[in-house]
Amino acid sequence: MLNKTFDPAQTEQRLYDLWESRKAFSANPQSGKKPFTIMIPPPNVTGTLHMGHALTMTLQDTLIRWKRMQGYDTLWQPGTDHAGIATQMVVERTLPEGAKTRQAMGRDAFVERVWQWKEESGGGITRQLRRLGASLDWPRERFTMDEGLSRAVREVFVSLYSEGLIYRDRRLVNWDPVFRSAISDLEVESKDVAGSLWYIRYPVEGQPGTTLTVATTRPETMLGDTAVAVHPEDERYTALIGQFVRLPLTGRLIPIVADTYSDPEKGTGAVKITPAHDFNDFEVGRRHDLPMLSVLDDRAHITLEEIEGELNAVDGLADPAFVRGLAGLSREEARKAIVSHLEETGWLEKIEPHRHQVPHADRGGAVIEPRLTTQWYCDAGKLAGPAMDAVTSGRTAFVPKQWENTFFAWMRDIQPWCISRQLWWGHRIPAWYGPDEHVFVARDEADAQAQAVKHYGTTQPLRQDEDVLDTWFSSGLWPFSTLGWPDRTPELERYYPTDVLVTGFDIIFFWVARMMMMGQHFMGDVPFRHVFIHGLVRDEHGQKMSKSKGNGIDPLELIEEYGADAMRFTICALTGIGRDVKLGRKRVEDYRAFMTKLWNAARFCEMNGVKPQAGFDPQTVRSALGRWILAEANTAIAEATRALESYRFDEYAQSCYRFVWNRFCDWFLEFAKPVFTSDNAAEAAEIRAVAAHVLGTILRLLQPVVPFVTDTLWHAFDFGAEGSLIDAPWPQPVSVTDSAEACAECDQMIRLISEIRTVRSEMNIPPSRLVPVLLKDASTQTLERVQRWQDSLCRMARIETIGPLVGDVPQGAAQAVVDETTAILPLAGLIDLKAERERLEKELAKAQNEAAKTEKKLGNENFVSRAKPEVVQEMRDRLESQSGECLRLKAALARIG
RNA sequence: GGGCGCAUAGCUCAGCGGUAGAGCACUACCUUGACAUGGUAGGGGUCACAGGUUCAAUCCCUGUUGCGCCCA
Repeated sequence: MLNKTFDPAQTEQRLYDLWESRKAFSANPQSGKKPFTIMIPPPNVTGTLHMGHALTMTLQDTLIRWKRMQGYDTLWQPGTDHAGIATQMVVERTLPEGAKTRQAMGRDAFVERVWQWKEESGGGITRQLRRLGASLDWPRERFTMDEGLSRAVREVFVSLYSEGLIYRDRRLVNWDPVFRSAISDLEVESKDVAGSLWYIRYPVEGQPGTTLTVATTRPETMLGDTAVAVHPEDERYTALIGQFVRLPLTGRLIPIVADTYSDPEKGTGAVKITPAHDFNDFEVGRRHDLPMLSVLDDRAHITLEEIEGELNAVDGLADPAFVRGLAGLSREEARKAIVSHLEETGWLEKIEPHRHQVPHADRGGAVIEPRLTTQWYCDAGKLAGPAMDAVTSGRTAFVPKQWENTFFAWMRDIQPWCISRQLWWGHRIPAWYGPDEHVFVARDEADAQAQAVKHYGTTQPLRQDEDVLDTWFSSGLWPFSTLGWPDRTPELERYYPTDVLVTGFDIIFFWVARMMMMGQHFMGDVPFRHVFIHGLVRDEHGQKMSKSKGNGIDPLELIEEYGADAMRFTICALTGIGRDVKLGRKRVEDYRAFMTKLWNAARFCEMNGVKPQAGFDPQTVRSALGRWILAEANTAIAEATRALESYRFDEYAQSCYRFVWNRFCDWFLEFAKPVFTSDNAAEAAEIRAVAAHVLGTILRLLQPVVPFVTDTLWHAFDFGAEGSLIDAPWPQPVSVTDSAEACAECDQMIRLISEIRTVRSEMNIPPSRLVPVLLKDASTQTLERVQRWQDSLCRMARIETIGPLVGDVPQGAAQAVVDETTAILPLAGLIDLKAERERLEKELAKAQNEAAKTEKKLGNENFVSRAKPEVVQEMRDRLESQSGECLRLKAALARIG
């Protein structure tokens, strides 16, 4: 006997352990089945499960469980990535108070420490994914720093280097002065900040008294100015082009150049150029062959190293002592000092408040400093072509298609990808330098040595590059490195290309694009055929969930409170195409009611002796009720399958919900009640068998999204052993004899009951009051049906007796029109005739209004001649039934008088 | 500034060239043989606005307004 309610807490852990121990999630390369593969977007090894994970993993699990039931050899590849910066930060924070810094520990000891941390505390998220019910193939779990994946990284690096697609270059990078590392353009977020525009006069050389005023948001960088740019067509400055100004503070002589970068509308139209500290200025510097002087060090403190030699003393303009005093000051301190000094010396013209964009690091939030450094770059432009072709040709398709534009837009002007990071945690760059800085890129040190010997003719000491690779460099290889590449493993042969990648749009550039570039280049084929892009999880008001707002919901809390199934179903139900998911506790609570409903329906079945029947053949079912619910189940199967095929998780959930609640529970089980207790043993047995069959269908339909409750019921009904539903076949429509006729019959009975219920309710007849129902003008067919269904009709519409009207219509009766017949409820004295008249008048008005619309359409010559014939016919049929209804309503009204 | 998306019931959202839908919320009634985490019935919409295409527009096209996101 099933408990009164389903208890997720008692079930989930045990069932999950059972699945896992039985290897129910395992792919089997030896099986003869067709493979179906999803690569998990590897969560950060330091991460904990948040709603975003819950969303994406629920969708992936639903797909993989569905495909598994469809008979595919499914591989859902699990794993985590090493998250260079994040992990290094986390571990640095665990270093003993005050005692040690990473630098004091030394690189080897620190990396050792990170590994130790990873073993002890890392990957907590994989335990949390189990709580969610995620059916990942755990024995195949990978980590981007595994030996195998690291080997893939080295292989790719060496290979791209030898093809000239990886190279070193000295150019501006986004520099995080707190981490003291280069970071990706994508990890930089521009923030609108209230700042100032400082107007500074630069005296024009050789024209005493003439100054050129530049406007700048960053006066401290003027130490590194190497030009002033004006627009070539800006008449105010035409005469000055080619002249020089003398830079205040340093006394350096710098040219006035003409460059369209300068915007005449902005500030004074003259802009100072600091090529080593601004991306736009860098380009101007390149165009005009300007020196590039860095004046900020790796912590964004003033350094005079590159300008020390050219400090001039110019009376009233430049004071080397002042400038030397700036050394070591932070950007902010230096700015203050410089501004106040310029003010004192009179070179500051004015200050205007000014809003502008300031780059900040996504992680950590530091103000980013563009910095001139030598880094390793990957020629993403070259790799982008084949990746774009794959999408153009449809070998990889985005769902929704919309996102392909986003992908193309970014790929078209992709920048060289800076892949080196000044961190210790990550894949160390496989490049070694000889005493003369000659670089040897190799798979390992021995190979580098061999190259060096060949190059130098003697053995020379080599030094490995200190930097590590961007984490995304290794994530980009994920779809094939996890399968064993560069070895040609059976897994690689079988599971690559994978079938679908499921992720959020925020990661298209970071990861999807990179996997596509790497996959095309190294595997010669796309990494996945579909990319399903889902929305973001937001709170119930549509606000982005964030720690600072405190509006985040912990999925583990939801699971504890409502069960994993309820949360998973809610996620599916809310995942429409191209929409964010607004999720609050209330929504989960609402859908938990559905879990309870399913449980109780099953419990009712159990109480009524419903058991799976071996050899049950749906085609032998005779009762209209049985054939109808089988036909409805067919519809639900078709809808659910179509929905999943097109990634319509909302429609999948809705189809199941509607079928279970509004068909199976509301009507089928209610109609079955009198059958179960009747003396017609044959019919009762048939309905029990049908109920069992349909319940089995329901459990299988729902398994992908709510695996725990469905398996529990599957086992309880002895459809199979505990934990076995996961491998049951996905339901197929069954053949139903004369389903149209059965559906018409049931549909009519449902409408009859609904109509009578409406009349009763509107006439305020209490449910306790059973009423006789007389059918006027009923066809033989209707009367036969009513006869057969009379137990259900009486029960469900609170009817005393039901049969044909003989003789005259009784006075003061309530009436309901259903098809050709009018149901008469003789309730003289009980009902308010005025109210009944008003009710009927309202219905008639509605019916007449509808009929008039149809009539008007049919009266339109153009419609009849130009519309599709079947539409015209449909309108004629509609008009006929509408006119009939009007007539009967009029007649009913006439009887009231 | 460029690009994209959205606008349908009080709320969250489906839908779609041919009779406007669901869930929740709301109102009334009901402890009827699984379920009050329930049942029954009901109210509630110029489908943002203005044009256009069409026999027919919530749906297609153009523009406007408002909101959101991405890029610069």
